[in-house]
Amino acid sequence: YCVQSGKIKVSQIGMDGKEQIVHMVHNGDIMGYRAIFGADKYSCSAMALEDSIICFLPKEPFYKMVENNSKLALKIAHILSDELKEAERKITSTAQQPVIQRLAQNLLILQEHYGVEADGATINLQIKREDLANLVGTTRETVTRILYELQHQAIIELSSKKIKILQLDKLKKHAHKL
Amino acid sequence: YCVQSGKIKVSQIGMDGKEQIVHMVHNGDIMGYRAIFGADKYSCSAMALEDSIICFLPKEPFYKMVENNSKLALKIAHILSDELKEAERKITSTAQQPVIQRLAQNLLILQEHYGVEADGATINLQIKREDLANLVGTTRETVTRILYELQHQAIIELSSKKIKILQLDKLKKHAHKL
DNA sequence: TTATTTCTGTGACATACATCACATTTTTAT
DNA sequence: ATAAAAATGTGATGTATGTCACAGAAATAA
Repeated sequence: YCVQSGKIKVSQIGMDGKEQIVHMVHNGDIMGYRAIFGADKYSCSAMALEDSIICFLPKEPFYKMVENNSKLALKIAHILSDELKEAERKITSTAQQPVIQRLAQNLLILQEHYGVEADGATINLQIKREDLANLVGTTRETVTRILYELQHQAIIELSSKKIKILQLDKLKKHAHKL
Repeated sequence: YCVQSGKIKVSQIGMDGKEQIVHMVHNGDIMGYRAIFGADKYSCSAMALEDSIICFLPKEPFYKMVENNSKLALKIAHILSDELKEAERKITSTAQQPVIQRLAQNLLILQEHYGVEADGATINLQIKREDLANLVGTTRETVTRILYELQHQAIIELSSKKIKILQLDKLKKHAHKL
């Protein structure tokens, strides 16, 4: 699949039925190629966070195409490498860092990934607390509390499902990226 | 790099200096290709857990080779896909499951990966508690305690750095794989 | 062997975070 | 506009697991 427009979450369901978002996709990204190249069946579910336009490439012709075009194959390897790097970073941070740090990091990633609105500070994405929790690897309640804590420190401003970053530097400090 | 023999841990260092093992490598596996295909510099460190024989392929000729051989490129994509799948599974379990479950899962993985000794039950790997902790994403002390708990339940048997699996089914139950 | 370093076991303790439960608000449907 | 459903906020509480500190064992060096 290849995403024309919109925002999509790719998630796995843990054994206890809890969702874990492993990847966020948007314009120009491609997804689903793992299932094509991977050995055994790989199940992730993808769900649009907002109306999106996706175009679908059937497996066989795509595979053939890659087979006959080593440049394209290299490109795929390249993308997979980058995603793997991201995934490994996520393993490390999930295992080692407290929620506030991970949340701050994810807010920065979302901002970078999806950009900001006209005001130059509001992250261009509507996301539910629960999805944010599943992305960060925590619970809805904890996200709520930490988000309010950050708002209280005047680092962000919340308005329903939008998040505005007031002090990027302080947010980066929380993410330990400064 | 391509591993002839031995066992190698691939790890990242978290911001607090703590190690996280993201991948375990052994005979026949290849490693380091991420650095070749990935965009920006990717730093992981690799360390042998026992004496190992590694063979090195210089970047340029390897890249050239892949460029001219789409079968090979596909193979690489294949391997990367599998590793990505593993990594994403690890994100989910790290985020959601308690240590005992993750530890049990990792013991099963190590057993499958490295095989068993002549007795058909002892995992063919010497690993320090600390490395096990860094693999599972917990602390040395917690690993010690849980390992002893499993031994107390007669599920495993410990002898210095070796682990013998006495009751595979019960271990799988702990890993929620049964 | 003895000395030194690296691992490991174990208790006491602190705490970040999950869980539960319910009130309130926001969104969606009718 | 009204009702129903979904999402959110908030307090109280429990617990898994991290942290610290030190003793004992094992491995390594001399």
